[in-house]
Order: sequence, then structure tokens, then C-alpha cells
Amino acid sequence: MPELAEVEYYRRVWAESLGLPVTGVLLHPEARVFRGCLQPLDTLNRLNGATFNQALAHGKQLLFGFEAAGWLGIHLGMSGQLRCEAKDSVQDRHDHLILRLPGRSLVFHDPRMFGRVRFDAATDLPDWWTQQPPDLLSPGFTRERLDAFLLKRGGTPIKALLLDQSIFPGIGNWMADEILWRSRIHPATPARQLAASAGERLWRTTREVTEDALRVIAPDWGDAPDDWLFNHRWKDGGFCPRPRCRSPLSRADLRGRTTCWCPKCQKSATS
DNA sequence: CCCCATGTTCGACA
DNA sequence: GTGTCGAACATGGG
Repeated sequence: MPELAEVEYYRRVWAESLGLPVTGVLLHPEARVFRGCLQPLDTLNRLNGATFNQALAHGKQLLFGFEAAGWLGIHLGMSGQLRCEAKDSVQDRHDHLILRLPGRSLVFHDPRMFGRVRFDAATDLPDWWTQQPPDLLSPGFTRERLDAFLLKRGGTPIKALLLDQSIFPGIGNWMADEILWRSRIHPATPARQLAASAGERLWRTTREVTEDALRVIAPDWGDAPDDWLFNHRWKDGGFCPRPRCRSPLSRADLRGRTTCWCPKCQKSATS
């Protein structure tokens, strides 16, 4: 489920418990979500007694800090959720990690297990965290950076590039379609075509959609307004929400992901 | 039974 | 080496 705004929502769910000590750690050590995390069972026990003192999000990545014990990195994959449950909540089959804190439990739940948990027993921020690409709303996400990327990957459809986390951290399938719809760019347009004509529009709209998504979804998982593509893109028979358009929307598989667009508003490419 | 799912990674190929 | 693309991962819901 989660793209950057949903990830930020989940960050806030756990952040409500900042300042509290960990009193217990439960996990399913055999779960696939621990792939790449060395010795999870042993090292995660360091969290016992440590104060939960940091809750960070960057794109789709989450990082939670525990004073003097280390850092817990979480990626939610396709179906991951962070929950705050009762202090004695029973561990479900898909609750791969549970932190007991005074009066509550923080739960990482992920049925499909495309998500991932890792633990770094260090004081400094982990390298994989500090080396992430610039946030979409930060000064580092520049037109120059975007244009260079569009040219380097010039043969790839722009829809596929918007899902590339090395330059668009936090963008996922629905945000990519929303950005292209708003900027009137056809999802199959080869990137090199945009660098010349629509780079500025794409750059600006990317940041607008990011701001809007965070404003609407992050505080309490609010519903998207009906004038976004979001509410019309999932089901068959949807119509373009643009006031003077209202054309039937198209949907097709593009590079393995369902893509929705308005054939009347988004015409920058054939097909 | 079928098909679909807001993600990432790996290997094949040109 | 580089860029591109399909398949695989695992589970649940309609």
C-alpha cells in the first residue's frame, strides 16, 4: 500500500510513543522480512530497555532510533503496516515484529512480506540512510538532476522512471499516475522527449503532488478529493475528473504495473 | 477456479 | 559496462 504520504502516516503512528522505553521484543525470526538483517534475534535484543527517541521517514524508508542501542530500519513493501496496539496484543501470523512499551505495543504487520526490517547497532545514522537521494521537496531535487536523469534513461517510458526510487524517492504507482495526469503527459512518453519540452512541468507537478499527498493523507489517512485522479483510477468505467473533460479513462499494463490515464488530456505520445 | 494488488530485485538480453 | 524489461517473490481479496 504505502507511498511517501502513507509511509509518513505510519511514521506518526509509532512516533506517538517517542520517549518511552522498550520493555520487550517479539519477532518471527524466520520471516522473509528479515532477509539481509544479520542475526536479527540476537541483535534486536539490544532494544530491551532502550528509549525510543527517533522516528524518521525518507521516501518509502523508515528509521526508528533507540538511545544507545541502535537503529531499526523498516520498509513496508506492498502490504506492510505499522500499528499501535494494546500492551498485551497477541502476535498474529503476519506480525513479524512487536515492540512492547509501557501501556502499548508497536507492531510491524506485513502479510506479503515484500517489506523489510533491518537493525544497525550503532550510534551514528546508518550509511544506507544518509546516502539516500534528495527528498522531492528538498533543495537537492533540482531541475538539473531531473533533466540529467531523463536524458540518461531516455528510452524508458516516463511512467516507469517515476517509480525509480534513486531519483523519485517515495513515488509509487498511484502518485506516478497522478503526476502524469496533472501534467498532461502520456505515461508511455520516452523520457528524452520530456527533457526538452516538459521537464519544468514534470518537476513542478512532482513536487505539487508530493505536497498535496502529505497534506491530505499523512495526518490521519484522509480521503483524496474527487478532483484527483486517485478516486477514479482503480475501477473500470472511470471518467477523467477534469471539469471540462470527463472522458473515459484508459487503463493498461505498462512494464508490469497497471497504469491509468486520460487519453484526451494526456497525448504526448502515440499508443 | 480466475485475476488483481499503492514494491523491489535479479537475471537475461541487446 | 550500460540500458531495458520481464519474472519472481508471498499472501489475501474480489
